[in-house]
Amino acid sequence: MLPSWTPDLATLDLLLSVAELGSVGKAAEAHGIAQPSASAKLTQLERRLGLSVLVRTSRGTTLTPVGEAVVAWAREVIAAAHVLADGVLTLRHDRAVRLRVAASLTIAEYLLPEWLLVLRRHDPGLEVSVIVTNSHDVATEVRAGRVDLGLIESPGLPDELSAQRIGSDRLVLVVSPGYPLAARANSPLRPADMADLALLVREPGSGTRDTFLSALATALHRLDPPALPHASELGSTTTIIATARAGGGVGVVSAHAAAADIAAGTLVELSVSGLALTRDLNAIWTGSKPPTLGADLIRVATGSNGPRT
Amino acid sequence: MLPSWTPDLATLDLLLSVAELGSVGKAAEAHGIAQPSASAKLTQLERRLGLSVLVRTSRGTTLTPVGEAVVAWAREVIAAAHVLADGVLTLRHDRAVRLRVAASLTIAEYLLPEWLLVLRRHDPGLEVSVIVTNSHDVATEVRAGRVDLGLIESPGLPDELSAQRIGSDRLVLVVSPGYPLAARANSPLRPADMADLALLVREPGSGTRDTFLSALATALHRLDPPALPHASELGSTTTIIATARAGGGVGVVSAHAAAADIAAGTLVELSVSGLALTRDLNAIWTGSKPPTLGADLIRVATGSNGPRT
DNA sequence: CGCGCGCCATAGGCCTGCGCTATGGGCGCC
DNA sequence: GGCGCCCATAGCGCAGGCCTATGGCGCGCG
Repeated sequence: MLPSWTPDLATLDLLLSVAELGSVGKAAEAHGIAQPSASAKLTQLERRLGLSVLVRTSRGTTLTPVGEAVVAWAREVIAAAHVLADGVLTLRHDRAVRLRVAASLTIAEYLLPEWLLVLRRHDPGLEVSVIVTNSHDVATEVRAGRVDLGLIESPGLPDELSAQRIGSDRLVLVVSPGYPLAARANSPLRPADMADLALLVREPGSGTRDTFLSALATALHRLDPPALPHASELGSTTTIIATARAGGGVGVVSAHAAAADIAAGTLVELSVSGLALTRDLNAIWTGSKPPTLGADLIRVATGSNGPRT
Repeated sequence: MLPSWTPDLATLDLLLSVAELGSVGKAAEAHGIAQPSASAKLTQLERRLGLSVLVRTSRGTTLTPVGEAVVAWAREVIAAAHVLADGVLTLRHDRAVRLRVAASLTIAEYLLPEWLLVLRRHDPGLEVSVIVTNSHDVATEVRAGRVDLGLIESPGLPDELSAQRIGSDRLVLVVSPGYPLAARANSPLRPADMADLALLVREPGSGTRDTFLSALATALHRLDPPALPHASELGSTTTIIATARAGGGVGVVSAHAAAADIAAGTLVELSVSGLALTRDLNAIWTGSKPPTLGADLIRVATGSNGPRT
């Protein structure tokens, strides 16, 4: 899917260092490789891109105008890679951690990394470990004392645990722009229409699916959710989004998961009336007050950029 | 700078395909590699991350909760890589193009890619070539008929060319959060203070530098810009941002170039009063009306998400 | 109840490609 | 005019990638 001539992450990182340090040799040293290796990687980069990126003088190396544009785009790629690397670090359990958190999926993916970034700005040495499971297991981890703080997105709060609301999450129904329903995006769908849609939902047990089905049952004044004969059950949020983008049905996902595709225009949100698709996000802990670091995290989560609903 | 265990772009792309297709074999086929190769890459990915990402059943492969988070972050990395690859394509000159554009640096880096994305959504087969140079050379290219449309950010409009304003660009002064001046971010700097600052500016000839110096001369009621004894001249915008972030002075760059760092808190913008640091962006062309495709581009640029000023 | 199919992992061999050290050429500076 | 800095080229060794072939496992179907 990515073109075969796409440069390597290491090469892009090297290019950024060249742009910042003004010299191939310095950049090579910064990356712990020999100068000829760096030189070769950069010439290969230019060959593969088919662009002249660098101006090599005898006093150093600077960028061509084209090179500045390439560097600007490469910076975005490397920044995203840093977010990934940073997120992976918090998910590893082989470090000396001072704050242990268990979080449900949506929070861990889209909200928690930014909160931890803010937290670490005030306390750079802070090490945090994160366990990712469903909301029920998060409560179990908190009760067992294996984590200091839990972050859940389910509507019901577990007993015997203190809780504080830290934001909200909204489910959206999304289709590809070419999907028949996309045209009537302005006339809202009714809850009764759901049974006729080719819905794409998570498998049983997922918090996203439970929220959607219970909201549907409430709206239709029933105890049990209605049958959805045309619904498909898919194994992951990514699969749902990919299928919806390919025109395979109506995806039911968190607004955060679809935000990038909606902004890019590759997915369209359907408006729905009469369905309570917004649910609270809560922090939970044992005892009356959360541990100090947990309280800091709650403050960051509630105070700063809350989730867009 | 990036951790050595950071996965490869190709591996991340493969992981996304596994998440979407639900099978290692399918993903391998989609990427044109053999199934064992894909399997090996994925097991190596899990080893390097130190995380269990995939659940391999005899009926396919799905994601663990941790895997979903990793996939969400990987999607951002791959999306940024696609922006880079797409931008590189428009800068190559070896294709049959229907619209030739010359653009100055800031526009080509931060604005034009999004406009072209919108344009291609309506006309998927559209091929565009872009030449990146300074504003003066853009006008030369337009006059010589080597491009259909020029996009410039300099204040003065060239003679004998038609022009239309398509937005604005703002220069900002940025420092690292720990820099002494960052504390007094609320009391604006005066134009007369500039001579005392350790400014980081582009080399002579850059549009950014020219705009800044002429605005400074105007504010001080002089014909020539004042001497800046403590200013350093750096070769590229990336160098300026990196130096400012390291506390090496006051960077003078386009607001777009600093936006990511300001949002992340790694750079702080200084407020300045009495300096006209906002300049218009203009589209220029020969004749009275721009060519059809050029007019479409202008419409996209002015109509949709304009530059944040 | 056993056979078969789909899916994934392992094994082994080949080869590309990457990294290193050593060296040469170009340009500015003292 | 020589020296130092910076980048490119050359040549070599090794690791790691990809491939084909094969094995094991679980589920479904006859």
